[in-house]
Amino acid sequence: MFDFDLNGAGDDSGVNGRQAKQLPVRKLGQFVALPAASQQALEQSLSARIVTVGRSVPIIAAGDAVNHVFVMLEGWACSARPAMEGRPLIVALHLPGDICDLSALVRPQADCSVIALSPARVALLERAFVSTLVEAHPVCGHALWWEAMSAASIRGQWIARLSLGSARARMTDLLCELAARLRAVGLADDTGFDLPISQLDLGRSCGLTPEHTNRVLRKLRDRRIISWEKGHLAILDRDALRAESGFDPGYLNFRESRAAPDRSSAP
Amino acid sequence: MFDFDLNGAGDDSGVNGRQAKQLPVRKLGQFVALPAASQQALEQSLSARIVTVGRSVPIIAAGDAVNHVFVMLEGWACSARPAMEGRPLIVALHLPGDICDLSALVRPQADCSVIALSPARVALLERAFVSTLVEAHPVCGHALWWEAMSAASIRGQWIARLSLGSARARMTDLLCELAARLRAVGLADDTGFDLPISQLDLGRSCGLTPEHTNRVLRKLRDRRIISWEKGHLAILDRDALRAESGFDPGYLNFRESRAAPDRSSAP
DNA sequence: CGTTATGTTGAGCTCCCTCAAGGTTGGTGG
DNA sequence: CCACCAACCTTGAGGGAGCTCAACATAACG
Repeated sequence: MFDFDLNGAGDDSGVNGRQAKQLPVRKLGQFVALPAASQQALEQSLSARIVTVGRSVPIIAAGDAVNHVFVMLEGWACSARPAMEGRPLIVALHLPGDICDLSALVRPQADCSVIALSPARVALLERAFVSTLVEAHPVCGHALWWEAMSAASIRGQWIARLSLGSARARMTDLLCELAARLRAVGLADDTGFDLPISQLDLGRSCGLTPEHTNRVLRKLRDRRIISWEKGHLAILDRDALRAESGFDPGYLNFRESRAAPDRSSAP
Repeated sequence: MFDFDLNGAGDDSGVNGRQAKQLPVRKLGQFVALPAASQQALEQSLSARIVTVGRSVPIIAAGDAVNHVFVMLEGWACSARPAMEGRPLIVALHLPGDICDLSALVRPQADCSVIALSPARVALLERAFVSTLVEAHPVCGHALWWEAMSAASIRGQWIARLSLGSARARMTDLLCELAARLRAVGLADDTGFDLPISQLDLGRSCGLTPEHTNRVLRKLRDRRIISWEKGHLAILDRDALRAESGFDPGYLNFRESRAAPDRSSAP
């Protein structure tokens, strides 16, 4: 059925098998307070089926029949829409702890391809399984709404990012978003984070050509704002990075970034 | 509380007051089969509070506390994100029948402003009211998931639209999307639809400056692909319009653009 | 150790933005 | 009813950011 390796149920292989399964729990815990029992149920349900995929492997192809959602445990993936010309367009990045495509819960076929951008481990959650979980733990259903709305909010920011601004602003804004999202699951700190995808895919995520992506990044490195070696992005000047983009983490709606409500006014 | 006119409960004023309330019902019916009883309950709940707003009036400001969702009955609105420089960026267009921002169901404060782009009539649905409705009619809860996933899918297309393509492709793709969405609620046919917003806002919705928007639209008119007068957009050459953009309505997931209906269960 | 994908750098060009200046429309108040 | 104003629409000229094409360097990978 799958063109990638399928490990047995309850697989705890890979680096930190146990820990990886706590990432989604930790992330949903950013939205709603999850009782220990619900956390445990959630974590257990992630063990049912776990798959390992290599880089560039399509996890779902657009149009495929799907009856499960994917939860990222390790590695990065993207949602991509087929384009008229050239490679598919990236419309979302999925980081460890993210649920890939909640639409699979209601929609019989995928509207996006999901492709691994690095080697990845992914948990499969059957639709019926989710229903059972939510029935037993209604707070999980609430958490899933949060997850869905958070993803929608992120897509909103992607639209805003692409609508306006220079290539430099787009790139720095995206890097700030990634740092904030990874921080929420404990995979980033002020000094940086692991960035296991290619420059090419990072550029595609903010609508830039590979060549220009390179130029933009090189300038950021020359100015000692970031460095990027061996799959690790170091943030050398966090303030400068934010200043370039005007990044405001409010839209991510994590607890730590929901401090004071701002009262910005409309036109 | 509101800086716009608030009509009494059960208001049936405006043009076709009754018919307008059927638009959301008709739209949700595109996703799941709604029993007559659920349809009626839904339509009734839309009558609780109805407000009328003028063009450019902010319905919600980003950061506002919200405990209700808005349902468009007449007129158009947009979700906008504050930008560093210049006017806010449009991240979504809300057409009659749409639910403005489902995130209000879980999130205590709005992450986007919602602004009327034309005179509009909007129904307010209290969060508690929605809970009651969903409890009594679980299929409505399912329909809301569909609505949320449809909105997310549309945002995906917006990202793809902005990522690639010429200004002409962006504009024609957006026009195709609007036609398809309006058609789903019976407000468009092959000949065109009412387009009550300004050229400026239409351009902002696909990341173009007002001047260039004008040039793109003029070219489309010169080539007899569209005409746009008095708030009505006429589609003169539907095939050409689609060919420019490579539009594929699949992502909208309406029944008519889908192969087989499904009977999936909601979380 | 070849092969392929990715990273890097350069030159030229194009599409779209910027700035600028009318023209048109709709609404408001005298 | 008309003058006035504020949006919006329209059109032009010029410049620059980023795309395209092309070549090579480097790293990943069997």
